[in-house]
Amino acid sequence: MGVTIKDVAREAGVSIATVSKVINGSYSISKETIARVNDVMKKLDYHPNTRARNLAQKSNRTIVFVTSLEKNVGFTNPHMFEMMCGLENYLSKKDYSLVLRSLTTDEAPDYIKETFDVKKADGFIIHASLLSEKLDETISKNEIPHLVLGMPNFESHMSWIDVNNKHAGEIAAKYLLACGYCSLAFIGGRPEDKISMNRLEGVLSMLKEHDVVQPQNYIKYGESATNSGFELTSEIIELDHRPEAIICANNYLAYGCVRAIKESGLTIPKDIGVLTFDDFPFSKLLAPQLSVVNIDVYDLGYEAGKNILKIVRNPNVHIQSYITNPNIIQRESTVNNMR
Amino acid sequence: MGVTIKDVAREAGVSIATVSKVINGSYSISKETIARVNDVMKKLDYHPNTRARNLAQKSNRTIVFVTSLEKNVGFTNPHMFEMMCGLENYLSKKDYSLVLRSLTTDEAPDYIKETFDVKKADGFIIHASLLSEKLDETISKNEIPHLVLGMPNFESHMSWIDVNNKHAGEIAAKYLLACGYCSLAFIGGRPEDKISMNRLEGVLSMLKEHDVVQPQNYIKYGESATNSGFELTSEIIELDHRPEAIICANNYLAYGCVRAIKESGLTIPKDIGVLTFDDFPFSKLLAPQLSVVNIDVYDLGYEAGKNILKIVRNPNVHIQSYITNPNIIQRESTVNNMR
DNA sequence: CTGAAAGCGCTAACAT
DNA sequence: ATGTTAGCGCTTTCAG
Repeated sequence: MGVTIKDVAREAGVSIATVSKVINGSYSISKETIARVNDVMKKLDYHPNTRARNLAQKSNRTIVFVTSLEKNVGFTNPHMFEMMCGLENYLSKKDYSLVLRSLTTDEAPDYIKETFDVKKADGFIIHASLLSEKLDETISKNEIPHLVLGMPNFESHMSWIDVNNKHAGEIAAKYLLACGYCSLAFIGGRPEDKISMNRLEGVLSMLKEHDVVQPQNYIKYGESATNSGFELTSEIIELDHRPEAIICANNYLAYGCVRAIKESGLTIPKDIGVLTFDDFPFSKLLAPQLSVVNIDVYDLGYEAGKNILKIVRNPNVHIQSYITNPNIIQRESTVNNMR
Repeated sequence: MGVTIKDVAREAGVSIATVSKVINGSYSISKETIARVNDVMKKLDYHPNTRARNLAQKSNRTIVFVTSLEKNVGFTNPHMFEMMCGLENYLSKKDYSLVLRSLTTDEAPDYIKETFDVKKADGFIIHASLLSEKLDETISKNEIPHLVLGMPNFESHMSWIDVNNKHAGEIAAKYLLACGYCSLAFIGGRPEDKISMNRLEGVLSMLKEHDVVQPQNYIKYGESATNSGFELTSEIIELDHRPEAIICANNYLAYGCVRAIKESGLTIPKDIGVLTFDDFPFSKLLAPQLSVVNIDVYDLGYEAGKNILKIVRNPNVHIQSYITNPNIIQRESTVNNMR
């Protein structure tokens, strides 16, 4: 069973080296030979054995995406899968395989080193949730081709790409100001929540740029949860001078925010505008439908694919950069009051 | 660079066959030799080359999950990723790699055949969305180890496992009857929507079992979309004798259903109960929080892992079966009126 | 433009 | 219990 390169060579009356060359598109083979060998390959239904090629070529054109896949992550973190899809799309286009592996933060360093040592993969895309200083050390010491999806929150020489959340925050504030909302509140997660904080940072920087002074009590921190969004929003709308719009650091907060406003009797978007980040499909199901600053995480995954292949080809490449095209999706929770 | 089995053999003063045997846990090696070889392997930081092993063993312990990964699928189909996670969990436990590959229905047959022919993978998990008669033919003719996730909707000898939606429908009706809701309506997707229809089938069969007669106008078909859910529900609650509870074939319908009921002035769950299928995290964000018949799709993926490995080991095994553990999650949209 | 031959690193009969 | 050796199927110098 199994027709091999030898069979093809014999049948075509050439050496296996020649067959190999036509398979791999060498220029040094005559057109006639190429045609003949191709015919024979088709006739014999020959398919080069990937396992043998991998051994000979010292590569298996495989990237593994390591992340943490607890139960329900499909529901709680759709963005991760969206990135994964972008990644898959690019890699398969380049004839690379994407393998998916779930790991805990503790397991990550040893698993990655081992997997690389045994030559199961050419490189790794590492989800930021798996980061640790130990991992950083392991990766660096062993010169493992890698790319982190998300910026490390510690000094690191790992390669990474990430969404520019600060920029997204700027976009949010800029858009709201352009709509005519002159004062903006922000409700965010805990101060340790980097994404939330970066978005806030962007908002504040844009506000400053437009010379709007920001009262301290227009900024609230809580949990990334609906009830927290409800409470923080309640505090804000009870203020003497309440803001004209509220920016929510994420969707969970936003759902609570909307509920609080509705229950208070105020109307969205006339009395108060609401803007959040990341477009969940459910944003469209809410009443009112939420306007959002959308971030193309599929594209982030796609870029990750491009970059990891660069790194695999040239281990000296070092990448640390923000990649984003945030765009505003205006729906019902904001209006342009200026026209 | 790269320490090989030869280096280990030389250093340990044995043959490479012996080293190979200790790597693969052969019983016929003395304890002393095993210990010595292990020491040397550690000392030399030796790691067996997977690519060489794959070639020699004629296997690369790899399963590929083929499905369709258009943009936004992370948001629109979290269930698929949940299955994928279960699958990954089982496969990695058995030291198999899971590769992810996006395909269109048209591409599937050739890609799968080619991938199998070139020996990139040992088997395939195929998402039902990729099914076609041509695929069926390709798979069968070439005896490709496979397992479809979802029942084919045509006569097929492929292996598959699926959620038992009829059973889920039975559970739904049984639960509602037990709560004291004596008459049940059902709003579903189009008649072509097999999932919806199977759930309805289960509902009806359970109703019959309890000798409750089901008026035709208690059953409505529409689109799997909120506005459709809204309309169908409106029709139902305007009926002279409206049902005591409504079963929605899926969450999209359910959101519209809830809105229609609320706008009509009726209260959930007192005036009318609402039950749907599949627990989306957003079911908890709605007011009222939705009671659901939950289906463990993670587990379905896990079972798929078990079964594809059986099939890979023994190509003669043929599997066509329903796998489910639906369970009720009671929240606010239903009450037990019986106690 | 083509071929001979030496790997790639490991496994698995078959001997001993 | 251990070693010899023939593969596994392809790539890649190096000659010619």
